[in-house]
Amino acid sequence: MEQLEIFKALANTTRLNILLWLKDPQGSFPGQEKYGFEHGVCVGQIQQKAGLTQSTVSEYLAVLQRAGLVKATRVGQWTYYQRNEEAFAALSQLIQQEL
Amino acid sequence: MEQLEIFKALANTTRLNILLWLKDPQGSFPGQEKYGFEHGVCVGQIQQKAGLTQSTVSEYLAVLQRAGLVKATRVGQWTYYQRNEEAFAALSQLIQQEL
DNA sequence: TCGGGATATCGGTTATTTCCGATATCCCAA
DNA sequence: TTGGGATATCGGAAATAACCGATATCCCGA
Repeated sequence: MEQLEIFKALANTTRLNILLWLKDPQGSFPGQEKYGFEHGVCVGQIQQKAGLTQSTVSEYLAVLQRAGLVKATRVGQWTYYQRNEEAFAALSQLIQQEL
Repeated sequence: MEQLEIFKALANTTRLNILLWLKDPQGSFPGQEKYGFEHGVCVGQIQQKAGLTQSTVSEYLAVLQRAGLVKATRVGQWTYYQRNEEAFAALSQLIQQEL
């Protein structure tokens, strides 16, 4: 969890939005109903909401994952993404203590 | 204090370092002794430590200031910069509550 | 085992960021 | 009032990021 990498990941409107949407999956992704929410939300749903191409959203999710801000779970042909709340808590701590 | 602007400001190694250095001005800027520390550290000291040109460092400090992370005080021909601790506290809060 | 759906990766174009040198401004002291 | 020191701003070259379309991979069901 490299701190520069985290801030770079957060320095983009779409990626920030994705993180906010994932905070309330049920509210933000009604289309996800049929897949369930237990592992998060799958890429297609996020792509649709972001209004960007599949490749871009996939890359953005990879950036967020490399920063440790989200976790991915592969189930069959779907990859579900969810927030990694520990990372946010750690970041909050880091800012008020070390930064 | 726009949150995207803050993360962009933090997404650069030199700017992160400047913030860390300003956390301990006495320890980080022995050359500042003769000017005193009450208003912060002046640009020349920061530039010297960063090892970048004067224009670049000046611009970086402006970025940090626009993000609200540092405060500037002009005294004579010097501009002193210091951290805005309220901004860090607010950012820490924002991350654990809204983000 | 083949076809199609979901996601990842690759290569490219354009926008943005990084960092520089040159120059402008602003302030003090002589 | 002018010269020089400190900082800010401007214009540009190079590196990086933001996206895209095309293609590859991976998985499932027929």
